[in-house]
Amino acid sequence: MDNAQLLKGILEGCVLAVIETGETYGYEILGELEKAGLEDIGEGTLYPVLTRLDKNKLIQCRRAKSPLGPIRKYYSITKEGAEYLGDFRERYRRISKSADILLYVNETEENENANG
Amino acid sequence: MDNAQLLKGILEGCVLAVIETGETYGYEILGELEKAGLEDIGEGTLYPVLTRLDKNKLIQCRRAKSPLGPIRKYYSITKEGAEYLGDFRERYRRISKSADILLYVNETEENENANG
DNA sequence: TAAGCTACTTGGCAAAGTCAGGTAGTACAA
DNA sequence: TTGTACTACCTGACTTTGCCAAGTAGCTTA
Repeated sequence: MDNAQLLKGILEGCVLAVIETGETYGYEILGELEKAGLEDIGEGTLYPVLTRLDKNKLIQCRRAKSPLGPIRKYYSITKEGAEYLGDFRERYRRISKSADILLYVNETEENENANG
Repeated sequence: MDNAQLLKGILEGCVLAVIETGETYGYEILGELEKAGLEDIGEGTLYPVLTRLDKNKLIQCRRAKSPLGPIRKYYSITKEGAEYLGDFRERYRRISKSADILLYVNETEENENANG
């Protein structure tokens, strides 16, 4: 099954939410997404998201050495980013509420009809 | 704000779920989506979804006259469509669960930190 | 004849995730 | 010094899907 389409738009908000909890870098964000259950996000998916968020000034970047490998790019959320994330949460809440109605309410009705 | 990306993938499942509740046609589906809170779905968005679902054999089509206007295309869900919808519901549940963790759990933590 | 509603169609566009492959720094073993 | 493996980031071409604008067409009413 292909989750690419379902993920669209959602990923951006999730990444922003991770960064909101504290300065972090790409490779670490991948781990956070994985912990939350988004296990198949590749680097080629995440890094363009970070680049885009940075370009849109929703996050800002600072380079620093890693003790383990090449330079890390540490990102933190900007004021604009925090505002955007607030809007995003609301938009997501609305859409997922609608989706819940359409996907699950009718599902329940069917089960009730089948059982009664 | 532009919800186009957030809607991607979700819309398909919602439309399929509406059709699952009983044979219906495009114009009527638009009304159902609206009732559930998806108010800005245009015809140019919905009809291609129906065409695609039909082409993929997840729904099937029957033409019949309308008492009010031109011919309607009535759609009903196929066995494959019902199975697909089951898978879809599960995939959606997983992703929205992950999104809830990332978007709202951290949000709560922040509020607690701010308040305590 | 015109307006307005119902009802479906289509082409071109833009946004965003995916995949494959690449670049580079550090560490450790053969 | 060579090779492997892990960390860490980047990129271009591709695909899917929703959006917009415009069009076709039947029916009703004025």
